[in-house]
Amino acid sequence: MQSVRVTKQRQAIESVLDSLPGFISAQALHQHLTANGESIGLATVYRTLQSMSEVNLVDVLRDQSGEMLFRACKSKHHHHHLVCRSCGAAIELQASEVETWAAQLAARYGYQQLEHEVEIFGTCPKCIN
Amino acid sequence: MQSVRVTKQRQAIESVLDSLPGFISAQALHQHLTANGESIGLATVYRTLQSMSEVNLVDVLRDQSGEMLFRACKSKHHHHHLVCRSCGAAIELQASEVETWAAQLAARYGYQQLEHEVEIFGTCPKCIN
DNA sequence: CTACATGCAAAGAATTTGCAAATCA
DNA sequence: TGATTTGCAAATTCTTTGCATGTAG
Repeated sequence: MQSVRVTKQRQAIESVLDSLPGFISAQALHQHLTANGESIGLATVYRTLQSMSEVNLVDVLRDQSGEMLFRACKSKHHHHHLVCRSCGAAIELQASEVETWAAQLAARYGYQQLEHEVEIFGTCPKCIN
Repeated sequence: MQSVRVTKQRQAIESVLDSLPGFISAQALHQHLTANGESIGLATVYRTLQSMSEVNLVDVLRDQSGEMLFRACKSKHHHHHLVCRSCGAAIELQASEVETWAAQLAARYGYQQLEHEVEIFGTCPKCIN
């Protein structure tokens, strides 16, 4: 039988994710944890984030360098993000227009099993100053 | 003075890219070349693709594993793609609706220096069979 | 000629994995 | 106790770089 154990490490990870407004990389999350006195291995951070993403507890996306970014998932529905390149703050976007647009293209070109990725990166008001 | 030299390797790369309908990874492109008897180093493939992308001779995107994919760029304008997950075939999409949508969000949330990434992945008609 | 390109190997960086030791339930 | 989880280090991948050598112009 498979179950998820509530370990100190996992709690620490969830705690940090919940306190953050936006996306963070596994590496940065690990640094954040160790900097605050937590004893945790980088591999554990990766493994925990992966398991959390598998059950949709976190959103995952990749920045332009290909690095994975994670964020506590607020809504269970399909959505996209407006992400600050500087601080990682993210706004969830529900965009039925985009969904419709993608679906129409699917039909027009005969593509199936569609999946789309829409992320908008920019600099948020706070980071502009 | 800086100029781009027309070397055998570069020609080989351009030739392959031009013959392909879709995206290909640097690694796969290198394999393709060596398999066809070309003598070329992987580093050269990477360097050439990078220089080509800097002047927009190729489109670049990342697949879900974070690997970079390249494709001969047909149109000089900003656009997105409908990419086949299986064969890499890509259809260029001009989507003013999406551009508008992104711009409106920029304004609404005060984000600046926006950049968006919109890629649709699916299985093309040929690969469905 | 000579500035740029290439090849190779080494370096980097992010992520994953093997395995023994630690630990939640 | 017994199945998971952790830590560490080693292994994987993709990509970049250093440097001596090759070559297009």
